Amino acid sequence: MAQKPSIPKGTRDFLPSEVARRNYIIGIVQKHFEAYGYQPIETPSFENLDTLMGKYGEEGDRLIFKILNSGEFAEKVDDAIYQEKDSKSLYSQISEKALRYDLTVPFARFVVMHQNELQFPFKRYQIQPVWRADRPQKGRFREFYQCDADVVGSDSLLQEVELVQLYDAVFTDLKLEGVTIKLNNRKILAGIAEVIGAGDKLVDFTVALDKMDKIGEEGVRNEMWVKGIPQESIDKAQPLFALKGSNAEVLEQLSDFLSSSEAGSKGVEELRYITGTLEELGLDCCTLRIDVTLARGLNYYTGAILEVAAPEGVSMGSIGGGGRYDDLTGIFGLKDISGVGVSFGLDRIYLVMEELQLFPETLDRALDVLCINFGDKEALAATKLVRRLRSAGLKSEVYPSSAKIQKQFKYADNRNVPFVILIGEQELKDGNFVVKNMESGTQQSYPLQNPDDFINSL
RNA sequence: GUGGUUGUAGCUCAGCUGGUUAGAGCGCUGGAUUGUGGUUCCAGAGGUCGCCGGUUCGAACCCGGUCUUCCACCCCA
Repeated sequence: MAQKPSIPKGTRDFLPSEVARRNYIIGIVQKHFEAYGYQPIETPSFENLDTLMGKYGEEGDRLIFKILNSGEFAEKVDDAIYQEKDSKSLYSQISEKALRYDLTVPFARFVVMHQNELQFPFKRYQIQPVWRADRPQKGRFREFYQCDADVVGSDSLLQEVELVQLYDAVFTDLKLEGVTIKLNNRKILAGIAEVIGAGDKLVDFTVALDKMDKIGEEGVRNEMWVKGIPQESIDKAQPLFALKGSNAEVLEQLSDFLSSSEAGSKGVEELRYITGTLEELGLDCCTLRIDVTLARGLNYYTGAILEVAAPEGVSMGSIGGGGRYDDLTGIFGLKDISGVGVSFGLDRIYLVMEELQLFPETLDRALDVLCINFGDKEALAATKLVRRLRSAGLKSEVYPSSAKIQKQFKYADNRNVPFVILIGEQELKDGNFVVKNMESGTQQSYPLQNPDDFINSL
C-alpha cells in the first residue's frame, strides 16, 4: 500500500515559480552585501549541542532541534537520570549535536576557530537555512532562511550607520517601500532600569516594555507590577510613555531622563551619533525611528538593537533584526572582539512582497523560446538552431515529440514562453524559420543560416 | 510549552436536525480545428470526505485520539 506522502510540520516544498522569486530576493540581498564589502562564508547545518545551548536564553534552548546520538545511545543513559524524567539532564546523555538556530552564534564560533586566518575587521555575509522547534504560524516556520551580514573586530558606530544604509539599499532595490527600521540601545534600557530603581529586574522590565504596541501603556504597567517591579519604579518610568516628536527630540527627552545613569547616557550618545549621521546621509525608502520599547533580540546584544517592521497595513512580524554584541566571541575564548550585524528574514520578506505584489512578472519566464516539433528531420534543424540561441543566452528548447501542434502551442502558452519557433517542411525547404510572438500573435521569418537578426531583435 | 481553529476532486469551496449512486466553478484530458495557444461549444477522467478508533440499522456530518493548517499566548525572522 502506498502511503500518503507528507512533510514535517513547519516545512515547505518550493515550486519553480517560488524558487525563482526567492532567488530574486536572495540575488538582491547578496548584491548589496557584496557592494558593502561583506564576504560569503558557510557553516555546517548542525553544530555541537554545547556550542548552541545557553546562547539564546531558556526559551531558545527549548526551541533548538536536538539530534539524537547514533548507535545504542539508550544503553549509555544513566539510570538515575532516566528515572528523574528530566528532559534537560537527558539531553547531554542522548544528544551531542543540534541543528543551527541562527547564523550569529555559529559565526562567533567560526571567528574564534579561524581567527588567525581572518583579516580584522572581518565582514562576512551568510545566507543559509536555520531551524527552530517552534509552533508554526503565518510567517513562522520550523525551517527558514536568514540572510546575515556581520562585522567583527570594529567598535566603530559607523558600522551601525552602514548597516542601516544596507537595509535601506536592499529594500529600495526590492521596491519594498514604507519599511520602518526601529532603533534602540541596550544601554538605554539598562539605564532606564537603573534610574527607576529596577536594575535587578532588567529582563522583566524590558520584556514588559516591549509589549507596548500590543497591550498599551496600561497593560505594560500591569505586566510590570505582576512581574514584581515596585509601583514606585513603574511610576518613575512614566515619562517614557509620553516620549514624542522627532528622533532628535526623543533623544533630548531621554537624555534628561537618563542624566544620572552613566550607561544610559552612553546609549543616548551612541544613538545621537547614529541618527545624526544618517540624517545627514539620508535614506531612500526606509524610515528610521527610535523606539525605546524595542527590547527584542537575543540576549547577547549589548549596544544598538535594530528591528525592521513591514510596511503599515501588512500583518507580519519583524522582517529583519540585528544589533551589537560586545562579547559573543568571548564565550568561545576570544576576548575584546566586538561584533555588530543585521539579519534579513527571507521567508517573511517573500510573504510581504507577495502580498503587495512586488515581484516582477518576468520572473515567471523560465523559457524564452520553444521550437515546435514537426518530426525527426525538422526537429534536427530546430535543435541546431536552438544550440545557437542557447549560446546567445536564450533559454530555449525543442518540444521533445511531434505531438499535435495545438498541444505544443498550449504547452508554450502554459509555460509563458514569449516566442515560439516553427520549422516545418515548408520552412526547411525555404531555409527559413518562423518566429511567432505569443503576446502579439504576429509572425516573422528569418533565415535558418543566420538567426542573428532574430536574436538582436530581442 | 498553553488555549483555540482548520482539513471534502489538482485548486477554491458547497454539502440542511446523521439517510441510499458526495456536488459546483476553475483546472486537466479528448473532440469541434490533419501547421498555430490564450475565446467559445461538446464530451470525459478524477474523491479510502486528513488518518485511526467509537456511537448508530446507517457517519463527510456526532464522540475520542492523532496528524496538519491557521490564530492568540510564549518567543521570534
